[in-house]
Amino acid sequence: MDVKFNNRDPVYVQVIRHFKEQIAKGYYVAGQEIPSRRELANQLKINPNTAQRAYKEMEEQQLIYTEGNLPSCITKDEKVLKNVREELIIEAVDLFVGSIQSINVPLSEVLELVKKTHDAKSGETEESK
Amino acid sequence: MDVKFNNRDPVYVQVIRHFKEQIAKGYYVAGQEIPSRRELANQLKINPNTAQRAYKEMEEQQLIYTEGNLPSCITKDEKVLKNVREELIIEAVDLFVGSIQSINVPLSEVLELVKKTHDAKSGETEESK
DNA sequence: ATTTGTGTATTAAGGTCTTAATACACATTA
DNA sequence: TAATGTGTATTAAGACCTTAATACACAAAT
Repeated sequence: MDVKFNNRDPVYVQVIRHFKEQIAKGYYVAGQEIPSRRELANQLKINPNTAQRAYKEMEEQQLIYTEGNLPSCITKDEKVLKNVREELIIEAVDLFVGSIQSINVPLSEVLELVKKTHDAKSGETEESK
Repeated sequence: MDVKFNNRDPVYVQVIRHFKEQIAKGYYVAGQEIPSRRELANQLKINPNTAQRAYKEMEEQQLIYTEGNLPSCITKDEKVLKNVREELIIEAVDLFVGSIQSINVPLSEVLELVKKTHDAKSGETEESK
């Protein structure tokens, strides 16, 4: 468990995104326990309060749930879980298309670059095996 | 001149991005005058200090220049201007590819969605003519 | 000369984000 | 019973962003 933080977005937002990515990849399944606030804070080297803030919002988004003072768990609502992946994809596509169109670049002109970049980055991750 | 602001990024950052998009689209050319700090603030309904902050950073990035107390102008360095467009494109592509890969979605699986979204959004802008 | 419009600078206040230091209730474990 | 680990909550401080209210030097226009 390690997360690469950027300096633009609030840490608690990036933590939420991290969990969404894990869910989208199937690394977290329905009902699975997640680290405690304090443990997550240790792992990511952030403040426990920031971890708590992320968890609190994930709870409001129905992504996780907490019963009493047991460790929080990933939601058992499969519909919600499936939605996470789809929303991340739609978000990425919308952002990309919006960026390209805001500078009047024809899609056909960048598709090749997308493929090239994708292959190059895939190469990177393969090499680290 | 109108800019759609989001609530995530600092306003001065979004202002800089707006100018970069205008340059990338060729709406601003080398040496062209840009609105004064106060005028821009009026147009975008932001604080003059925020406009000043954006201009100050664009100056540090060599995007604009100011002589004495004349209105600031777009840089005459064509190399810088050309770079703006390329960097915006690379940034958009990298962000998109990174997002897709962080959730293990094969590129082939989203290319169709990209095209569909692109066409749909083009339709929107066409209709507003 | 006065007014207006540049760029530039300073100070103050309020909001958000983050860290920090605690505190409490509850359940499990030693 | 005492210690530990949960979730939850409060208060305080500092950093950054934004707005606000001014102020000053300079140049052009009236």
